[in-house]
Amino acid sequence: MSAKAHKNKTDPVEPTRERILSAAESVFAQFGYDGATVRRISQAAGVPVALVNYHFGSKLGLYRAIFEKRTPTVIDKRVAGLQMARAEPDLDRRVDLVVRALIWPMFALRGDDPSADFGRIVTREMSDPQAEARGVFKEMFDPVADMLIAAIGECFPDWTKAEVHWAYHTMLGAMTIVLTDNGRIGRLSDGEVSSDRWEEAAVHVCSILSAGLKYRDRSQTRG
Amino acid sequence: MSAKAHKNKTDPVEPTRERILSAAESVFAQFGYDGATVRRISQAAGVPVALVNYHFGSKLGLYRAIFEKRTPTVIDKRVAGLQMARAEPDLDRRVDLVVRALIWPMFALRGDDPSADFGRIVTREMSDPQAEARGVFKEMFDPVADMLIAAIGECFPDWTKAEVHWAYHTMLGAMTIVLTDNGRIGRLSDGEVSSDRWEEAAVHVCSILSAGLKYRDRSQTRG
DNA sequence: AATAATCTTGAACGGTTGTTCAATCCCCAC
DNA sequence: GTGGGGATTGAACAACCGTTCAAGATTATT
Repeated sequence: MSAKAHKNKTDPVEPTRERILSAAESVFAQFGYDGATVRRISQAAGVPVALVNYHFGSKLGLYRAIFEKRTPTVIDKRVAGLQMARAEPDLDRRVDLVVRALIWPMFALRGDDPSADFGRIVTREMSDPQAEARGVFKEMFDPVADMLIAAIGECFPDWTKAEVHWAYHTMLGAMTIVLTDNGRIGRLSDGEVSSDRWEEAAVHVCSILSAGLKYRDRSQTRG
Repeated sequence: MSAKAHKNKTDPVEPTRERILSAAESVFAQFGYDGATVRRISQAAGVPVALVNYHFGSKLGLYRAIFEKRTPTVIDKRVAGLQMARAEPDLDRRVDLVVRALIWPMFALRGDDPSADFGRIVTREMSDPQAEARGVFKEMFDPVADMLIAAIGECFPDWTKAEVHWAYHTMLGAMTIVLTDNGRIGRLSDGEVSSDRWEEAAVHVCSILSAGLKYRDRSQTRG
C-alpha cells in the first residue's frame, strides 16, 4: 500500500537493510556501543525489533556491518594518498602529503552528512578497551596504520623507531579530536570555529603537524 | 574479625566509601559509563550493591564523585604551570611551557597507577555526546581550557582566533590519544614504545607540538 | 548502660536488555 | 492460481539493569 510496496530487486525504494544500517550508524555514534539499544535503532529505522537480528544476526553483527560498509572508502583514499606521497621526491613536500593522506580521508566523511556519524564511531572505538574484544577496529585499521608509519619513516630516514611512532600517534590524536568533537570546539571559541567546517579544520591541523614533524627538537628524543 | 574491624575515625584501614570509589574508577575506565554496571562496581569493591547508592545516591552521583576527587589535582597543576609560563619573557621558551602545562598534569596521572584509569575516563567523556547531559566534564574542565587558550594567544599575538583555537585542540588531541591508548601503540611498534612510559611519550609529543606551533605555515590560515 | 545515629545487608522492585519464535505477509517462478 | 521462499511482524523469553526497602549490625552520644 505504501511506496515501498512496488519495490523491485534492482532498486528498491528504501531497502530495509539499508535503513537499519544508517539508523544504527546514527544511534551508535550518539550513544556508543553499550548505550545504543537494538530497540532504539529499530525505532529510528521505523521497523520492528526482530528485523535487526533477522538481517544482521546480532547487535555485534550490525556493528561490524557498519564498518564493513564504511572502511573501504577511507582505506582506499589513504592508500591512494600514500602512493601520491611516494611519488613526490622533495621530502618536505612529501611530509605534507603523508599528513594529508592520514587526515583527509577521515575528515571527508563529514562531507556527506550521514557518514559523519561513522567518524565518531571510529574515535569511540579507539578509546574503548572493549574494542579489542569486538576486534573490528584492529583488523580493519591496523594494516593501513602500518603503511602510514612506514611512510613517515621514509620521510625521515635518520629518525628512531620511537620518534616515528610517536609522530604517527601525535598526528592521529590531533585528527581524532576533530572527529570526536560534539560542540565543545565551537563553545570554547564562542562559535568562531567549528569542527563542522572540516576543510578549515584540516588546513589548520595539517599546518601544525607538518611543521611539527619537520622542525621538532630532537635533542631529547634522538636516543 | 577482619582487619577493618578495628578501624577508627582518623585513619580507617580501608574506608568503604573509598573502596567503592576506586573500584568504580577502574570499572568506568574499562567499560564506559553505560557499559559499567553498579553491580560490577560493587563486586569489584567487595561490598553489596546497595552500599553504592547509599554512599553516592546514584550511579551518576558516583561518577561525579570520581571527578570531584581527581580534577582539582590536574587543574591546580595546570594553573601553576601557566603561571610559570607567564613569568617567562622569551616567547619561544614560553610556548614550551604552555604545552607542558597542558600535557604533563594529565600524563602525570599515570604516575600513581590507580588514577591512570581517570585519564581514560576523561578521554571517554570527551568523545561521548551524552557527556553534555551529565555536565561533569564541561563544568570542571572548560574554565582551565579558556586559560590555556588565552595563554597560547599571548604567545602569538598576531594569530587569528581560529589559529589559536585550532592550535589548542590539536594539542589536546595529541594528548588525548596517549591517555586513551590501550595497547595499540605498543602493538603497532612491536613493543618498542608504550604509553605506559608516559614521560617518554610526553617528551616526544611536546617536541612535535612546540615546533608545530612555532614554525607552522600560516599562509592558508592567516585569514 | 541506654539511646540515637550511622552503616551494612540480602532480597525485592519495576523496567529494559538482546534475542528467539511461530505466525503472517508479500512477491516471483511455475 | 498455486506453491514456496524470503521478508516481516508482534509477542514472549530469560537475564540483567539501577534503585529501594525493611531489618540488622555497628558506632557515637548521653
